[in-house]
Amino acid sequence: MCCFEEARRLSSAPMSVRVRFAPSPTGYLHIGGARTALFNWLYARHTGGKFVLRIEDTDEERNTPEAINVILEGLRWLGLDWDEGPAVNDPKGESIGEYGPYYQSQRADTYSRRVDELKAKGLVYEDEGALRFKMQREPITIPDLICGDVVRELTDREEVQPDFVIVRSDGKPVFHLVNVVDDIEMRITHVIRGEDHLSNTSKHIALFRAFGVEPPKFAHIPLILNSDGSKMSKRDDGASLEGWQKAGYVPGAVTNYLSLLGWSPKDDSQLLPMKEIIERFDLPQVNRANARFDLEKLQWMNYEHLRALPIDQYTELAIKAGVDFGGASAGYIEAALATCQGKVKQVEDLPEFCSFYFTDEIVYDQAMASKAFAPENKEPFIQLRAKYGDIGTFAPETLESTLKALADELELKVRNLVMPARCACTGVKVGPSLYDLMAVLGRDRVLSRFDKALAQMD
RNA sequence: GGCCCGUUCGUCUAUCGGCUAGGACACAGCCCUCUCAAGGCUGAGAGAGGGGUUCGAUUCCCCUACGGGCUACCA
Repeated sequence: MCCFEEARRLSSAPMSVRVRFAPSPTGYLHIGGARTALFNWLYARHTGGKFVLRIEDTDEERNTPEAINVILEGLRWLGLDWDEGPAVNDPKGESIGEYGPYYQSQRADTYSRRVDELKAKGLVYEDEGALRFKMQREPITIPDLICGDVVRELTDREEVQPDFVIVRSDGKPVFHLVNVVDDIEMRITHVIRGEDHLSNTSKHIALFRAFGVEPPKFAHIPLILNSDGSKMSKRDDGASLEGWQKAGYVPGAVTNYLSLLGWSPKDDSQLLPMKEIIERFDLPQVNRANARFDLEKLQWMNYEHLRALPIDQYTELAIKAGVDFGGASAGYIEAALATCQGKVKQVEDLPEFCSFYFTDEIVYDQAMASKAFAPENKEPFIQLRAKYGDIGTFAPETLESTLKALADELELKVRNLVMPARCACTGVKVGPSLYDLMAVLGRDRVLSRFDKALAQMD
């Protein structure tokens, strides 16, 4: 009741904000696009406004149900739910909201009606079969919530021909026209988009005015670049959201990371739950400089979110990552995974990391085994086995105190008992805490693995 | 070429003219420790360059350089 309402009260937004994300179904969701969607969504949620999803599927070749699904599923995965927009990945299908259809391929009538309107006003003329809009010759000031007032002078080409095409000679309306028309029809109040659209905004403002409509507020956000500063394109690492979905990243980590690219909570906060980002997000805190994509920081952030995940969600990720549970019980699986959760940086590494829990075919790492199973470790290890056969409860604390007491008694370093035990149980050097892992495995498995290892030590 | 935006540690960023320039990732060292992590401590590391304005500029203005965007009957 404090922060959220305070934030809303202080927000620069007027009542009933309506923002939109308008991607084109190219077959993948670009990370920059995902961030644009996120900022729009955050602004809507922060102000209590509406987030509209509009699909700009004017390129019929690429307009496939699969390509549309990539966008819808990507947004759903990120948790960016839309208040209005498509309900299904079929342009002719159902939609949510009263300003649909939300697929541009279904809005041809609207566009031609709007073109007629401009014609009636005498603001359009034909040129080689195409229709040109009579653009004003004076510079246009673009009031931008992030960049300030930007005065767009005419370029040298525009000095020669300032009028731009709004309908191609094949009858198709161009991006600038449909974009403005849809924003008018859908009552968009704030256009939050990439800075790559800033220069062309003068065209859009002129169009809004031509329709007799007050232009929406504009907020052009900085672009996301590759780590070397070059423009991020389709094939670059991390450019496609799908890659992260498949790699088992935590959606909350991705949105957390993305939110910090170009926006800052202005204090030293790094790890933020979505609820808090919504409360604190606002346009004035967005910076103007482009940001480079830093995979290492994303990975760190993902790890931080990963280890904080409730165990049931963690288990789901483990399943998706392809962990073979070998028919283990749910309780055993959760207990096993809980010991791995704080250790594994990436879900992709989990199947290998936890495999010893779910098979008795332990493959010893040779380097590890030659040290751990050294002849001088055999006698102590036999004694450890005996102790573990006798102790009452097979719990981490007992296992630890028993092992340490024995090491003390034999005047050995703890590692001289730990190493053979770890190698016997897991076969490898790295893994969960030895005592935790033995407790999960249980006495029977541990003792039989000890015996197998002892057989190797002759 | 023209137009527009930008420029603080390698990266993301904090600084509403007073800075011994703070934090995070990554990196290095130490501590802790059953491995790996985590955690703690420490270290190295920055306001593109040049002019102004000012008692004082990272912060304001101009120029240059560099980066990015736009300049289509692409979106």
